[in-house]
Amino acid sequence: MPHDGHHKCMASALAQAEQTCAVAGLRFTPLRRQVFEVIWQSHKAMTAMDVLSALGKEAQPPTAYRALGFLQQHGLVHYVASLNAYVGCVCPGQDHTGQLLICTQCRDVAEVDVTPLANTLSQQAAKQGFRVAHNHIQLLGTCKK
Amino acid sequence: MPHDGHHKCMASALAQAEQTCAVAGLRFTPLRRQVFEVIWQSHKAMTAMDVLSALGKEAQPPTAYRALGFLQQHGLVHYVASLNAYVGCVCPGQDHTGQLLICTQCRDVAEVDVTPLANTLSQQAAKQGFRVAHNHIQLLGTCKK
DNA sequence: CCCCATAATGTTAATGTTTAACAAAACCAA
DNA sequence: TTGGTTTTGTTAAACATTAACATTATGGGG
Repeated sequence: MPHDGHHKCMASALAQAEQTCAVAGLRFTPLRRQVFEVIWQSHKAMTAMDVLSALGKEAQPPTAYRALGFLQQHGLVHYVASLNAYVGCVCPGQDHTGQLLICTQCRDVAEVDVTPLANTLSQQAAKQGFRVAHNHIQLLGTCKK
Repeated sequence: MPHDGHHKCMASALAQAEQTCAVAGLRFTPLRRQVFEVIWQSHKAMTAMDVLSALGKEAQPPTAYRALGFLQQHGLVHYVASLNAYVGCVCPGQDHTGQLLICTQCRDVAEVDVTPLANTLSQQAAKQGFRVAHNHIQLLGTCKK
């Protein structure tokens, strides 16, 4: 369910995506844009199949998977492994990977800033000779509703 | 690859599992025990299919899935969503859910204690009306090797 | 000890998800 | 334009998970 300011968030995300692609010389094609919009319109985690059916029943799986792969690869959407689904709207700008609150009831996704904690984690991991490339900090629970 | 003291860890885990099941009135059947051992012997994340083939080629998928479901449900193994795999050997006793270091190269799994951080996270989430039921803190990266 | 209700496992097959492979179309640079 | 590259369409395979039901084991009450 879109939050307050969702439209702005969405528009901002689109602008951000276009910007990112332009800078990196990537092609933000109509299809990719469409998938991007589908993801961001819904404020929830969407599986590849959700996206696929949102594209209409004439679309085939690779269409969804490829677009999602592209978007994920360039940080335009995030993959939520525990739900096997994708989310947008972590409000663009910085890397929010994994700093998500996921409602197991309604699949709504919120966010929380845990950047300092992530650093602490990396340090602790480093003590054990572990080099962190990516952190999945995902809290599962229930939202207000 | 088993770490130092792996056998002790393994034995301890088995004892712990038996204890847990006994207390809760659950049946730690031969099959479940076998799957449990398979998981804990390998010090790596194992998919359901890995487990299945470790059971021998006469075994069928439901056998693996059911046993894994049981073990996971009672906290005897942990499910690592980002790898779609299961791990044991986070050394029994307390709940270690999600406090894992996962090597994307060799699928080895280590652990780190982040209990205090988890509390901080829950508090921050609570500010947004979010009630944390489960946290997935999983760091992906590379281990010493 | 036997019988019954329940739980666990075996077995077969369907379903669902993801990827491979290749053809067709769009794009961009020279 | 032309040729090489990237993207998309399409088909089908590969892989992963679950459903459904038969069979077997288990443990408690008679």
